[in-house]
Amino acid sequence: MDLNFNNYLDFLNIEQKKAVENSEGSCLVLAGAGSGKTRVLTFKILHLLIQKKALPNQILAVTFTNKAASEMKSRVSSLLNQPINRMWIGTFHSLSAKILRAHCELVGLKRNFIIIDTDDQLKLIKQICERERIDLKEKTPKYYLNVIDGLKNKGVFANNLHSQKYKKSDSNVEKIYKIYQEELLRLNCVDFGNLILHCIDIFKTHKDVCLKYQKLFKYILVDEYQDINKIQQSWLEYLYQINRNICCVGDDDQSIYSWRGADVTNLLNFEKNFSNIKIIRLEQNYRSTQNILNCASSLIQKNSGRYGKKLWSKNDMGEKISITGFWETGEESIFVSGEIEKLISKKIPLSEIAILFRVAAHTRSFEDRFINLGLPYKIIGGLRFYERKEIRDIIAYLRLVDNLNDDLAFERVINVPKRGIGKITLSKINNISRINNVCMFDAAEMFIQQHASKVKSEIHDFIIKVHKWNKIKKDINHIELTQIILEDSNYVSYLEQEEKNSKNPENLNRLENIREFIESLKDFENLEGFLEHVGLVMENITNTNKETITLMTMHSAKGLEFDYVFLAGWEEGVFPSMRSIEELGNSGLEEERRLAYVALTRARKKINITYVNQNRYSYASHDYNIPSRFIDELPRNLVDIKDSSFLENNNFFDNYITSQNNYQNHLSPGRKRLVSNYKSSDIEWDFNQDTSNEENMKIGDRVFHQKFGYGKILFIEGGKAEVDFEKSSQKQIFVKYLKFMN
DNA sequence: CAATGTCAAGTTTTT
DNA sequence: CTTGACATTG
Repeated sequence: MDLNFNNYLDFLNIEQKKAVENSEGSCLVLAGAGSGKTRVLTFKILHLLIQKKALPNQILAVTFTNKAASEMKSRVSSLLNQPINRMWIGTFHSLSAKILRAHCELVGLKRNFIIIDTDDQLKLIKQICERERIDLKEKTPKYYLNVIDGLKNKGVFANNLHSQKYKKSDSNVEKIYKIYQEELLRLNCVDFGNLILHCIDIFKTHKDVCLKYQKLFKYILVDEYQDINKIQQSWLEYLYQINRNICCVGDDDQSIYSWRGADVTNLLNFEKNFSNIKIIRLEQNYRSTQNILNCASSLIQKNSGRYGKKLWSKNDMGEKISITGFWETGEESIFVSGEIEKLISKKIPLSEIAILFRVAAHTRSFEDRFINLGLPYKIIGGLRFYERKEIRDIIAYLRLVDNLNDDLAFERVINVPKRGIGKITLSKINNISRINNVCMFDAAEMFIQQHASKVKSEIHDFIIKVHKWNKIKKDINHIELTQIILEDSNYVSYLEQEEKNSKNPENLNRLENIREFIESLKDFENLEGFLEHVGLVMENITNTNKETITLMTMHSAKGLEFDYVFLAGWEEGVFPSMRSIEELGNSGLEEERRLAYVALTRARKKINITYVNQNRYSYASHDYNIPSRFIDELPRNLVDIKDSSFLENNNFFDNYITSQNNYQNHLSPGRKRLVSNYKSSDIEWDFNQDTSNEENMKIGDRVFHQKFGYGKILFIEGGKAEVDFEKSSQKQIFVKYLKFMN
């Protein structure tokens, strides 16, 4: 049966149908994981349109992430079989930005205001503290930023801080918050919190504007309602007032953003905040196997203070959850990549495989491994693409060219690549800018008129170039403009230089990232469109349609689903995170447990949990952790503990790697690809001619290499050995001659 | 006054 | 292992 505009309701179960049809008044849908909550939302939009209850632009659909928003857009548009562009679908932040763009003058912003990220926020706060002589030894800029963000999440404005009870925190907070807001305004930019706060301000003080939107939005839909914070709640309440139709979908068990001000009490107080309410529960799970579901349910039952619901499913029992422990992180990734190779041989598409982490930094060993094997992967979250240094640099160039008043961008690029313009010169320019009330770019021009030294000719050159780019930007498209800037500014050659000087493998990707950046520009019509996008979407560019394995944090996995899910790093201290327990005690632990619940319920078919018992390499030291308590909390009969050999002997890896059986895993297709791809230039040749010859080499031997130190042989092919070096960041290298230790 | 080198400190989770 | 603050050099 094909779905059409007459029969779409038949594609829903009774409860889902109720939720979709119940369009008037306030409706709270308590939707368990995998119970079709996105389906309800998209069908509801469809329903409203088909029943002609609303025009496309009269529906406001708020999601939590950009990913969820674009997912919803594409689902709705494929249901309607036409593109949707008039609908208000987006995150709180992007929708607020849209509203704010239209009325920015009401809060003292210019139309082309910039949305700044955490980095710029910190820089600003630091500047302010230095100027105000506030000691940063005791409390860091980060601390102040956290406090200010926290206040913004609660809806506390800088000017009514003193009338509130929030004053107690720190006498400096009030001062910094106030100046910080003034600075944002002066620089014509906003931070994330401001997007929403400014909207509230406009709604409060300009009844006409508020009324316009209240009338416009006949129906409001909210996704992930459990993660809404106070300011977002009041944003909704403003817009709700006239038509009073709102439908919120959420799951209290999946509330994992309390550290960002998310407040489940919004969900519990639904009746108080909205009128004419109805509560609908979706409890049938369509996603996971019974085993997965039972594990997840029994885990979450350890939490107190839940709404409580009984998830059930008609799906198969499915496989048990596998749990495997390892000696160190390298083995964890070897094991997982091996399991993935098995899945690949069963023709499982890579897009159905995901690895979830508690900490974004732990993707590292997996990345190394996948690069070695030639397995395509993508990382979502973590070090976000737009936060990479080189990308931020180019964006700053573009921002400056687009708008010469952008002081933050100016400061970022004036000395990158190095032009001999340092701190002192910069602060002089800054002074000129303040005294004359002009932007720093103009101040720099005044500066070189006053000073005639030869170093200042660099500034002159810079100014000429920026003027030139600024001039040609009308005549050429933004992609050509970017390329010209990269050339003229010597940025590319600067990166090439950096690349040569540094052994850090991250630098090798910089030029590649630049290329990817230029590629991503093609998705936008013009520079302004791109800059708006960059401000809002702090996500990786994932427009490559290539099939890849997905690596991401559990937080960013919320709302997604995969057939096969690997959950890495289930160790006490890592997950549950030590810090969250230290800071928040039991409520912190419960939030971590909800996070585990979210992670488990991402999987449709099979879950592999791994943990690293020894040698979790965090920064300077090796951590020794016991397996996560969450592993214990899973029902014993539903899990399959594959190997606990670490209990008896600490040499699990040695056994793993030398046993012929497991070694076969190493000859996976990816591995063969790797070996054949190695060019002879990649191979180290020159050392220790006097050592044993290759015939003596065998897997697992401990070896020594002049340059890289001690290591273990992983693999031998054609007289070359692949070695896992203990100290080197470049983990595996093919070497010809090695010195054997025993 | 900027560039370069040395030493200590610090890392959850995201719009 | 990285980043940032400070001292030294050029």
